[in-house]
Amino acid sequence: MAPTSTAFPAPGSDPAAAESATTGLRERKKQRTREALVDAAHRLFLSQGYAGTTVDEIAAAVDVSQRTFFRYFANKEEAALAVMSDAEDHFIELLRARPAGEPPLPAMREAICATWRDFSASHHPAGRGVTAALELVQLIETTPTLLAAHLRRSADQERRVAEILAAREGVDPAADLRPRLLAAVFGAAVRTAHLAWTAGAAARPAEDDGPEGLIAVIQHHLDQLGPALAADWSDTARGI
Amino acid sequence: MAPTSTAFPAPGSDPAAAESATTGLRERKKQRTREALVDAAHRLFLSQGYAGTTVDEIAAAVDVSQRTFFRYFANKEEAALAVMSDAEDHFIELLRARPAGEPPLPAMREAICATWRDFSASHHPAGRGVTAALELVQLIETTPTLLAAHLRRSADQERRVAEILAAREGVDPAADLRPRLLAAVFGAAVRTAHLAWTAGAAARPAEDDGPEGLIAVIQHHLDQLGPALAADWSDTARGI
DNA sequence: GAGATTATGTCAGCCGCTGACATCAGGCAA
DNA sequence: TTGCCTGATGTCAGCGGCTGACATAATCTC
Repeated sequence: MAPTSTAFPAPGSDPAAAESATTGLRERKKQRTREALVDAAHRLFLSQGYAGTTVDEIAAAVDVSQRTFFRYFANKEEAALAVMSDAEDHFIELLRARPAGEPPLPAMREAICATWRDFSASHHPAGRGVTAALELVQLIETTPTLLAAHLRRSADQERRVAEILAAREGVDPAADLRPRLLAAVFGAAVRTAHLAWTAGAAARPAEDDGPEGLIAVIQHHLDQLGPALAADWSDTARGI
Repeated sequence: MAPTSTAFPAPGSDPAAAESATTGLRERKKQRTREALVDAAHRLFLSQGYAGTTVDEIAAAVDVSQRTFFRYFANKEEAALAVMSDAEDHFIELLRARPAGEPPLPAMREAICATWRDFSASHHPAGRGVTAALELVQLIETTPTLLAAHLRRSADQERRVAEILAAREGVDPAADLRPRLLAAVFGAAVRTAHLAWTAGAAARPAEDDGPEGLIAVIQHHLDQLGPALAADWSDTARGI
């Protein structure tokens, strides 16, 4: 079984049609099973909790054996984090597509915002995507096992990002610390933004106003990176 | 069974004597068992790998039942990360002790360097501490499960650090993003430094020259935080 | 339609981890 | 010293995540 193809489609395209044209029945079936498993897992995790859901339950919900589940996902976490994983792949693609002259941090900033915009537009119509993302991020942050797995994935992601940055800027990734550092710092800022977003979500109205709320939070965090590193934390030094 | 007391002692003090004076036989025995388990785990993990070592083996090496192991550690990872955990607690103490007027980033810088100096001075004589630390960090970085658990612990650590920073600087931790951001960025930089250190260790002579090598790597990474965030990555802009 | 591929089901089994209960050792007071 | 009380340990049974091996059934290729 080949590894699943990456990311979600660009908005406007029809993924199902494009897929069935290029691939056979076997591949389509596999894709459907995989999506069904992710869906069932997501639903069960949210209603019963992550630890309270057994792999057997997920498999049974899709009418598939437990062994089959583990042929699609290396472990229980992978099923929960599949959507995040797609988003990360999509971010990489968008970052690679940024214009060459753009400085590194702005390039990443644009890529992350576009990632969330594309995310909420695809897969789930009518903005359901952002609500689903919120639920998922909250699930991750409140489940130690999932948080651990997610952070480990993020570390891999940062390695990929560092390589792209080094190539973009034409520096030696072995000698120059800046690519790895910026990738790590960016990852830290985005994760902190996710935390703030999920924490604030309880206070906000429950309606889904698209990805702009989350994007604003991320932008705000990136803006505060400089002030946070500054020696002077008096309010006059902060960009308020 | 009460949670184990924190951190390693200040250099110069005699922990065993101080302990036996204040606590009874029961407590001392528990402490010895715990240390023996950590030691055995460390040794077995390094020789057979983490996944290749069962909890039964560790327990058997200390002549203790598997059930007892799980009364000391919530899971297998915790035994592997116990030393790191002590170091993190010690860092928190040192950060709390930094003078009030000091800016946040320098305070953290001094605290992390002192943490490693104290670490190599205590527990393991003649610099064995740093070699042990190197082996441990390498084990963590090369073992996905351990890396995940370690990163999760780091996230907790960052929350604690953010609270201390907010209190030090007298800002509102709920409204001001800087404490959480700086804690996260600092954590990211230190982890990146650890990675670079372990990667470079293969090329360096195997002799243990104390913690100064690692400390220099960390300092260098902290120095490069500003340049990494800068828009201009030309070498003239970098602080070489 | 026959044969090669590949996904799936079944089964057995290891290992991490936990609750329940019995047992034993250290702490404490009479 | 004796004897009770608290708490650490051992034993046992059992669940759930995860894997290898093999048989079966579905798709693909010609």
